[in-house]
Order: sequence, then structure tokens, then C-alpha cells
Amino acid sequence: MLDLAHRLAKPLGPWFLKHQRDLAWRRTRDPYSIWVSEIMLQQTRVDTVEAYYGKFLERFPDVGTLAAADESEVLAAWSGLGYYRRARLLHAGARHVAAQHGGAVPGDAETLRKIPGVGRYTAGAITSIAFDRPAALVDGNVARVLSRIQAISEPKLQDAGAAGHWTLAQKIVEAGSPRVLAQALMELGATVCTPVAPKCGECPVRSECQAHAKGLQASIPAPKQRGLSPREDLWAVAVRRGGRILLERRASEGLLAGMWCLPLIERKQERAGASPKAIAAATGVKVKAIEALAEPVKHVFTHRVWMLWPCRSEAVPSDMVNAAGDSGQVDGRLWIAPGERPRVGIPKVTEKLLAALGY
DNA sequence: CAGTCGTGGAT
DNA sequence: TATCCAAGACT
Repeated sequence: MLDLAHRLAKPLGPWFLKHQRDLAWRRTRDPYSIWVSEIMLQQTRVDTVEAYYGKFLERFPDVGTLAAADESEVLAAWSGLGYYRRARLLHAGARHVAAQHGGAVPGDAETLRKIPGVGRYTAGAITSIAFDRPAALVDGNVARVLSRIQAISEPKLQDAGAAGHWTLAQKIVEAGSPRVLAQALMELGATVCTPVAPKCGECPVRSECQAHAKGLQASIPAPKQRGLSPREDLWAVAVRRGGRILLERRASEGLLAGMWCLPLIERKQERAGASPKAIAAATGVKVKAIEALAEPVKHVFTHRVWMLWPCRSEAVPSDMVNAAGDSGQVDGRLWIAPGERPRVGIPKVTEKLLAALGY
């Protein structure tokens, strides 16, 4: 009797070759391109990544180009995609590969694992998918698929860090083409063995699934609960000077680290907009004519919610020295013209605010 | 190791 | 509307 890994691998391969989605990163075997796709896909939906992947590779077609680029260019290409640390780590990773490996992406998981931004999963994915060499990989999809197949009810044993999943995943990719089987496991989780309402009728390994046999597919894996997101109310200030708007680069650590945003100021009891005093304290610019918008911009993060109250203000004439020519990036500040988007990291929340303010 | 880190789609 | 959570890595 074949063991479980072989019984799963046998139907998974043909199923994947027939039912796989046509995705841009499946049309290449270039390890760098696959690496980029894996980083973009971390915690991010396929539909979202598709809008960025091609453009990114056009701009940074190989390790050397990415390694030689300025970080701001990389963040500009990543703008709107979220989890911006990934972009920084990918950039650092390209420099690492350029310096340590002559620009050639390593073909084994152990060496890949040393690249900034490449964790256990991504190392396995690049090895299996790009090099077609067996290396275990367990992401959220694989963890869910393997948890259901084995009807694992213990939450600690269900998640992607569970040792049992890694052992089984290794055996599965060793039972045939790692390139095919690695993607087959994830594709099954993404399209059939979905978190909600799995399509067990379409599953090629239904006969091996203990959760299905016991009718437990809806309760495995167990839903994990999160704490409530704290809500923060902030003024989002458009400081206008010489027809331009002030953007500030956020702190190098924390939320939206190093990304460019409107100045944000804690909103307390005031209703008519941030006070000139608070704006001056936050930006160093004296302002007048503050005008608050009626509706806030709501921006939801994983662990908090921002209620952003946009308001416009005008720098006072005494502060208009050099206003005409001051369009460059100086000391974490940037004065942009309406519609202008400099090649720096600009998160979605900034775009939402600029749109609300009509800039 | 539990918390942090974006955004958007589905229910 | 509220909640979940998606091809995780890092601290």
C-alpha cells in the first residue's frame, strides 16, 4: 500500500496540469521572476498581485537591475501593494544575491533562506517551483489542505508552522515533479479546498480526505480569533504653499515606515480642523485659512483603524520663501503639485486622502 | 512567541 | 456593517 504522500501526489499532478489558472508567474521558469512573485504573493491575493507583477519586472527585469536601483524606486513600484517591508527586503535580497552569488539566485532552500525576506516557505517555493527540486513548502493553503486531509483538530497542529505539515509536504514534493506538486497543493487550497465552502465535489483527493469523510471540512481549520482593532482619529492636513501640497516621509520603523503621507495630527475635541499651532508643531509651517472636510476617510489596517479627517490649510506668506522652486525632496519633505506623483513610496491611504481633497 | 505589518475581496 | 483573512517574514 502506497503511503499517504504518494496517494496524494498521484492524482494531484494531473489535476493541476488540467485545472491550473493561467497566471503570469507560471509562464516563466526564471528564478528571479518567481522569487519576485513569491514575495508579492505573501499575504496578498492573486488578483492584486497581477496588477503589479508585470510592471515590476519590466522596471526591474533582473537581479542586477533591482540591486542597482534606489530604494525609493523600488518602493514606488510597490506603492499600493502593502506590507512595504517586503519591498525593502526584496531589494536587500537582490543586493545580497548580487554580492554573494554573482546575481544568480541560489537553487537550494538552505542558501535561499539566508536571503533577506526569504523565509522557510519562500525558500521551499523557489527551490521546488523554479528549480524543480524537492523542498518542503507550507503556506496557508497547504496547511489547510493537509489539516483537512488528516482531520487535524488541534489548532496548534493546523497552522503553517506545524512540523507534521512540513514533513508530509516534503514527502509529497518528493513523490513526483516538485514544480508541479508544490503548485498543485497551493492551487488546490486556493481554488477547491477554500477556507469557506470548500468544493469537495471537485477535489481530486477527496477519497483521501478524513475531514470530508467525517463531514468536518467546514470546521477544519478552526477559525482563529483576533482582538478588536483600536480606532484612531487623526487630522490629515493638506498644507498648501505655492500651489503645492506637503508630503512627509514617515518614521523608518512602524506602520507605513518610510512611506510618504500627509501630515497626521491627533484629533481631539476640535471640529473645525487641526489648529494652526498643532500644524506648525507637526510640520514647521505656519498656516492660515484652515478648512475641514465634512466626511472622514476610513482606512482599515490589520490591527487598527484610522479615521482620517481631511482639512486644507494655506501657508502664511511669511513662510513662502523659496516656494516657487521648492519642489524637490528635502529632509523628509516633499511639495507636490496636484496630480504629481514623485517616484517614492506612496501608500494607498495617501492616495485616498489626496483624492478626497481633490489633489 | 505573539505581535506587527497594508490592502481589498468575500460573506 | 463587521469579520475574516490571503502564496509570510521578522522580531
